[in-house]
Amino acid sequence: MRQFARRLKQLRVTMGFTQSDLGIALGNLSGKLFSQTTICRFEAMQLSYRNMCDLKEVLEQWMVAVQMMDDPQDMCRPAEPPKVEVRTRKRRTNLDGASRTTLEHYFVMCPRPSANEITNIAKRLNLQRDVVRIWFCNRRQKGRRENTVVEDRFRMEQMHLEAATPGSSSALEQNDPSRPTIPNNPALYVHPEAQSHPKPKM
DNA sequence: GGTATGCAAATAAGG
DNA sequence: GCCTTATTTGCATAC
Repeated sequence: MRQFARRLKQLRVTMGFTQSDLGIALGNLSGKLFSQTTICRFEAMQLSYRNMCDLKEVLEQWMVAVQMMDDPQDMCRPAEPPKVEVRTRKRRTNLDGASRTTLEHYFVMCPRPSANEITNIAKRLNLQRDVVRIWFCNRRQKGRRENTVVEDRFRMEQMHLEAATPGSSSALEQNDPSRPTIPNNPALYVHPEAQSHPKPKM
């Protein structure tokens, strides 16, 4: 795979393609467009092995095709007429700062809004309902990830303490106000700020 | 202008 | 239809 990535980059540069050009060329070739970022990560082998294997198939096609063309640059011009379904993945929504802040505020109040609440929030922010629903899913996922990191750190600290004071049960198990209190069920986790904010009107 | 990277939006799969 | 978890992918921006 390393060799393939190296060969790909070599051919790309030789043919005068930028990473963006190659992403577009793949779109024209296979109907699936890729960003400069993805090409960059492929060349740097910063993708999962499985992901690399999937992309390698399309890239192999490009390598064959580009060497047979009279004018390879044709491949990175928008297809005329454009291929049907050039982009199957939904364009990434760029939430503005205000929407993000408001969503964060709602999340603090209620990390699991009901279907109706999601619809209302979407209307209020003038966003697609699915964008809001996915935002909450991703936000909960982020929260769980962060909690895992905190829990791991806490567990490590506890192990160090226990190793340093043999025989005594961990001091942290006593009423230590500085001890983080993270419930096992992330859904029960309430952000400390939640107590100081009034619930936004739906 | 081209490339590298952090963060997070979107998707897939299984429940 | 919605959830979670894992993964893929791209926007924005730094280099």
